[in-house]
Amino acid sequence: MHTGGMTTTVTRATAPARAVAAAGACCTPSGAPAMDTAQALSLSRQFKAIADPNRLRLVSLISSSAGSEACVCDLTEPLDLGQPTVSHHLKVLVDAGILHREKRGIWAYYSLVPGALDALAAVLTTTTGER
Amino acid sequence: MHTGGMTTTVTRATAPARAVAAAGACCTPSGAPAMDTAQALSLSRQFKAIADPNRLRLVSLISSSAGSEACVCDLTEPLDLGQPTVSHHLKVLVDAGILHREKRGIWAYYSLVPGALDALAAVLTTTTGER
DNA sequence: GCAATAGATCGATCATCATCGATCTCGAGT
DNA sequence: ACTCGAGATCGATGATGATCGATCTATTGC
Repeated sequence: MHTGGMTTTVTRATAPARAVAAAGACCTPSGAPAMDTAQALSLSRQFKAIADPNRLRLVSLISSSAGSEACVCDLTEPLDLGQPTVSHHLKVLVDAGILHREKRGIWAYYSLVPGALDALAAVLTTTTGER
Repeated sequence: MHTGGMTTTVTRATAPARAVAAAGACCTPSGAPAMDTAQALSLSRQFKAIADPNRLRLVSLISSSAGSEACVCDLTEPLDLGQPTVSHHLKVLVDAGILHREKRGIWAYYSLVPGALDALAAVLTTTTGER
């Protein structure tokens, strides 16, 4: 709360330069519902998953691999990270629903979950375009 | 390096189930350049900016405001955060090039930078779609 | 000039995270 | 059964980040 709550006698309705209704604050009080807390938290989890340079490169490496899949041994060297670290990053991406893990024999193959990144991209474009 | 380096006598070329060339590792050695470190770091900075539930709500609140802009006093209450915290989050979004700050009189108005989120979204869809 | 207010900045604190070495598990070949 | 290698899991640690209270700055009105 800025002051002690809008005390009917709007003290700062004189300056705003823009047309402000008597009961309003400096601009718009609260129009559309926008985004609720739960939705924001869920989305932030997915964005956090890709908001890491090494994980971005992991996703890029996997998507540019033959068949859009790659095993851990191919991802450790180009990232210049230890095997446990790469394994950790991959787990984060799998937990976020961005990558899919499939173990074939000794090797673990990772691939992109088909619509995952597109869904995230849609959130951004929707936020921008829609009013 | 998985073993002691590919010692010409490929020790694990017997199992992979998939056709593996003699000189190759378990799957594909290194095909496309994918994404370099600098690019990944730059993108991760922008993704980090929106990878926070409160900042996601801030962007959503601003884009759903009249004229797609809002001042700090309108953003503090719906987020249930202190004024310094909201100011900090807004600064993070401005530094990431996602929001634009304009001070008019006493109030500071924040608005979306036109193509910022679309550019981020394009990265995701490009990564997914392209091979 | 002075008081009041919007908002930014400053430190401090607590939580989350990225990375690593060591260890554990599981499948394959001998 | 034994061995070996791929990769996951387990603490530990150092770094980054979110939040807040207190303070500072700048602008408006008196």
